[in-house]
Amino acid sequence: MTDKDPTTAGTVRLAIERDIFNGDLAPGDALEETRLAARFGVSRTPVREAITQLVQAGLVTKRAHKRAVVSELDPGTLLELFEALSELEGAAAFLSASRMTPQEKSELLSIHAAAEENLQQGGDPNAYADLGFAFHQLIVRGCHNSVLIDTTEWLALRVLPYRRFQVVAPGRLQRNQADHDGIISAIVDGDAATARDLIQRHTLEQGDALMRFIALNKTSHADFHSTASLKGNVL
Amino acid sequence: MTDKDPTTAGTVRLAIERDIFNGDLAPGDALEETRLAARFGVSRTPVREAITQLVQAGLVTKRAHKRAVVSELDPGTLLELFEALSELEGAAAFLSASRMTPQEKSELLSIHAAAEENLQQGGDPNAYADLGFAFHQLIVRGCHNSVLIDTTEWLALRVLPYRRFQVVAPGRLQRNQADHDGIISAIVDGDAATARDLIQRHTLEQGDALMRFIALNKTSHADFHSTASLKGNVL
DNA sequence: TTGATCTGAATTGCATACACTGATCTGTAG
DNA sequence: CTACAGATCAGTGTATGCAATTCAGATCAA
Repeated sequence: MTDKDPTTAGTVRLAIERDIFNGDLAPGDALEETRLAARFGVSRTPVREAITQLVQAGLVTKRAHKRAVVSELDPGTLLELFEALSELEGAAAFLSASRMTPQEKSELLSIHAAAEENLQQGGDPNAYADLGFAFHQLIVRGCHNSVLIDTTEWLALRVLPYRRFQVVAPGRLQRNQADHDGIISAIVDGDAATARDLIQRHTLEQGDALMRFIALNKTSHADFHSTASLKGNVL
Repeated sequence: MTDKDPTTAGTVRLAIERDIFNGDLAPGDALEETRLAARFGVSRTPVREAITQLVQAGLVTKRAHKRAVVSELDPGTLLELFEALSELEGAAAFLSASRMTPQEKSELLSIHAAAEENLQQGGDPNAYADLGFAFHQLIVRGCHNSVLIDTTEWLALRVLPYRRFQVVAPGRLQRNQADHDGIISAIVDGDAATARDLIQRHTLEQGDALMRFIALNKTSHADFHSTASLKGNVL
């Protein structure tokens, strides 16, 4: 998926993706072909192609003759997404427990240690979130099944636009770290069944927390939208 | 995924999909934009868009400035695909055991019965295969999680071009039917764990059988390619 | 014969132009 | 003042033309 694509359409696609993940384009924002084309200094053709790709990737939604918008996930869909994601990550963890190389395991351990240190020293929560993301990614990739990896990351991608909503509820990070602790032990021990069970629960909880937060902070959600729309005008 | 898309690109996309599933376009065949455009009586633009969609769907592979070809799955990837698919179908079955409505369950039972009858009376193997496909699809959709459903069917789609390789090994259909028998009982009984385990094993075995067949019949595989290429000229 | 290299034809990638759809605005009738 | 109809306009969908790149075949050397 992360292909070196020398074609203009590919470049535009990556640029739009970045805008979405950065928050410059928020869920619900419109993608106008003409403006995007002007912004990137290209014609509409590659922009349309990029949008088509993003639609299939699930990041953008579009219907005939209606403008494309960054996919909005209602709480129900978000829950479904995490339910599916938990199953996939669980499956990956199950396989990873027996397939990860020693190098991969040590890498996992070192990331976990870095997260621990960040937590103890009250470091940047954003950095901690990034480490958590890397943690999950390493476990998923450890299964050495590229189809499973791609599919899992494909789903995980769709949650990314909402990660900025992640809030540091009291004690949440500690609990997250404890979860990771258990998961990593199970994997290192080669206890596949436990690894699956733990990460599945863990991911489901993450989804639940995110969903509740979004549901509770609808106002802040709207705020976010409006500010993002203002930014969107710069497009 | 099965969207009513009044736009030309969508129509073309469906047409190409059909060609792929019918075997008119075999894995490895090239998709030339000009010829496809002429064939469908449209310009290259919607054809290009359709191809882009198919690329993201995984049915077609393409690199910059190189012509698009129907995705070829080597045995290794095919195995990975079925491994991932077995996990997803297992997850769906697990959920379906508790979520399927009585109507859905009865529909499942009637399809299973039809397959049984086909088998007993030595009916059309193709019809039996279709019933088997419907069986799996009903179970997947019974989980009532559209993300999980879409993801599972997205993977299942990529196997479809290879279904024509499915061969009736001696006793294979009976065993398939027996598997389905066990799965359906578990689901109807609400035994989620068993349902997951059974369908997972079942799907893995299916994949294994298909993979071995393809690996063993490489010559026939090549034959298939060449004949398909001849057909492809009609494009 | 084999191999590499060059050349032209074919095909893809992008830009531009046109056609059509959906939405807003305006003006008039009730 | 409201409701409805038509017009106007912004924006998407498609067609066509041009530039860049790849592929096939021919030519030539070893």
